[in-house]
Amino acid sequence: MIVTIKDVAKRANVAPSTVSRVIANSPRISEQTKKRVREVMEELGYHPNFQARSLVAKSTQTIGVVMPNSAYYAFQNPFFPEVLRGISTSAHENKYGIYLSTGSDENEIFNEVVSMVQGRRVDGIVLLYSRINDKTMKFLHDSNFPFVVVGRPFENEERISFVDNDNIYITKQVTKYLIELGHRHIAFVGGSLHFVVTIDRLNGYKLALEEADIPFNEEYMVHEEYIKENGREAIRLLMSLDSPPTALVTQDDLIAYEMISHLEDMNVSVPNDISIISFNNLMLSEHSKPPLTSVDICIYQLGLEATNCLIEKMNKPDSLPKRITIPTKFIERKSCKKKK
Amino acid sequence: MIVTIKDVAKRANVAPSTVSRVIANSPRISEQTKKRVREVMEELGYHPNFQARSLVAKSTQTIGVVMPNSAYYAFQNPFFPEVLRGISTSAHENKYGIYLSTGSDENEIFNEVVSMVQGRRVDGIVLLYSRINDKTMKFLHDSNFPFVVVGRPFENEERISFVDNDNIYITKQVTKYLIELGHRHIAFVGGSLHFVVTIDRLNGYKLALEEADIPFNEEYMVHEEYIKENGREAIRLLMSLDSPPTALVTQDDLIAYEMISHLEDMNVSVPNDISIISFNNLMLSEHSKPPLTSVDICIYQLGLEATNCLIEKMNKPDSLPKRITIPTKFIERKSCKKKK
DNA sequence: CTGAAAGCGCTTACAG
DNA sequence: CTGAAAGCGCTTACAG
Repeated sequence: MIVTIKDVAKRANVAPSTVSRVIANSPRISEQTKKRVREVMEELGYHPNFQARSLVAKSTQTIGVVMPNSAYYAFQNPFFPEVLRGISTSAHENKYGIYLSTGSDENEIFNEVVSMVQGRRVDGIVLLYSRINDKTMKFLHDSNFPFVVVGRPFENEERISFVDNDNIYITKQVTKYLIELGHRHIAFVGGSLHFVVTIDRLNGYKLALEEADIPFNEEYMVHEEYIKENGREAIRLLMSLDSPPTALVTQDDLIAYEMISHLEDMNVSVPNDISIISFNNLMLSEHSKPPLTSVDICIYQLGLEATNCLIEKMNKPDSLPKRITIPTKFIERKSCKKKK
Repeated sequence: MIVTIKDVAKRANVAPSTVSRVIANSPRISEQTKKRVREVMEELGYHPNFQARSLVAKSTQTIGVVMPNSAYYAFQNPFFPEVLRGISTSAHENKYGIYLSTGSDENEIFNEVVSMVQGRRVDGIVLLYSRINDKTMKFLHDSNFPFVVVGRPFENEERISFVDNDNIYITKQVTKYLIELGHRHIAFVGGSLHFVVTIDRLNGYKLALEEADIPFNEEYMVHEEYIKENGREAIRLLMSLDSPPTALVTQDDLIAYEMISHLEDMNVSVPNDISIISFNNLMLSEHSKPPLTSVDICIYQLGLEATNCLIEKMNKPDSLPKRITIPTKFIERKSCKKKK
């Protein structure tokens, strides 16, 4: 029922190897033969079997995309569809397919990646997160498999290709912006410290405080885990400190929305009573009330460049690791105000 | 460098076929042999080659997910990450992988699907849209390949498995709700008439008007294409009609946000001057100003059930086509008001 | 309970 | 310019 290369060969009166060469458009086959074979392929509706071709060619023309904590949770965060847009564009342009991980915890993801790599299911991998002491990244690095990280690797930074924003710098700038508006009580909200992105942003935040001679206050750090558990309580506690913050640096717009909504319930107005600045510049940030001041980290570009870089690496396995920094844009809207 | 079944066989002093049987956990192999072979597999870090296995087993354990108009655009609409969440969950539970389409126009998608099917790259397909006269769906149907549609097929409805909401009914209800609030000038905004979902919703809308003896007014139909081109102008035109609408049924929350934002610029207040009701109940609908009255169409469920259904179909190719209707929830918030 | 052999559908030296 | 043969890494009748 399925037509194979042999069927085409028989019908066109050539050997299977000739058909194969026509598919590959080998210059060693005469135009006449090519034409005839192509006509037969068309006539029979022939399409090369992907598995057979991959098996012998040792290439799948497929990129594996690995998300943290399963697609299930990941897709709740608009970051991931947006990087995927970038990845998809580059993959499509370069005629690669996309294979998506679905593992739902660290171990599952690790096992998935191992079998993708060892089982040669994909030619390369885009890792969409960077976690501290991540065995998946370590495995990829140790097995010398082509991969690119979106985010800064925690270890072996100079030996791994990655695409990232300069999170330390931009968070420093953003915190400085708040300081220049007169704020001295600035909290840092959200982000799990297991991820390098949080560590970097926290460091940028600290650097700005340091430069302004503002002491770092442990109470001003609200952890992701706590927010997830009870966001309302987290912000209530923060606001009931002896000297509550007058400004917030939040890890992403999603958390910012949540905070704004809880603050409203507490009759704390943004930006009149408290300023908020965040990251990612999601589509809705423009339409929210108040419109969010946010850093556009160019998520689409992160995905696009990561994939371009990966494809380059797959073509030249011996090329040196590459670090690509995607510039960001500070989008000033209405969620920050001079301190009264 | 890559360890194959032969390496394991040699090291374990058995035949490759025995190793293969151990992988498949065949009951015909002694526990003792299994143990030994498994130890060797562990020791050598053996993982079966995916392509080789698929080639002979004629199964890839992979589901193809086909989006309309490329992942590039699709991921701008929160609908798609959310269905993907559902798909991913079911796929993962059933140990299937996900292969994502990336084609950027109708023809590319069609060719992609043909080569997925003929090239046996996937075992089944979830089609994430239903368009009128769609050659991709026709091809899938004609080739008798396992597939499930999210949405109602335009043709061959009783011969194709699909998962959908009852769009006619719910849109009728929603329109009735507006009518009961006293509105008689109700516009229908957005949605391309090439998609069956729009046709169904439009019909539901018309049914409600009919029942209330309100004539259908062509001027009250604002097409998707026009909104995309110039949303501001579209709503301006609508509001400058002799009798402008006092209520809007919009195709999805995204369009509703856009409309609200333009209306605001025109000093038209929602819901005081105009009521808006929409579909999808995106995460942000709750936090928008005003909070949107919307129909929760349970996008996640659509993806989950579609995939479950597909997997069932792949296991029993001769099972009858199935139609699954996902119930919806009407979420009343603050974007609708009694007509003054 | 295990092995030798054939074969899945391709590609690619090798030969002519 | 084209073909016959070997082989990619598996699985699965068939035989014992």
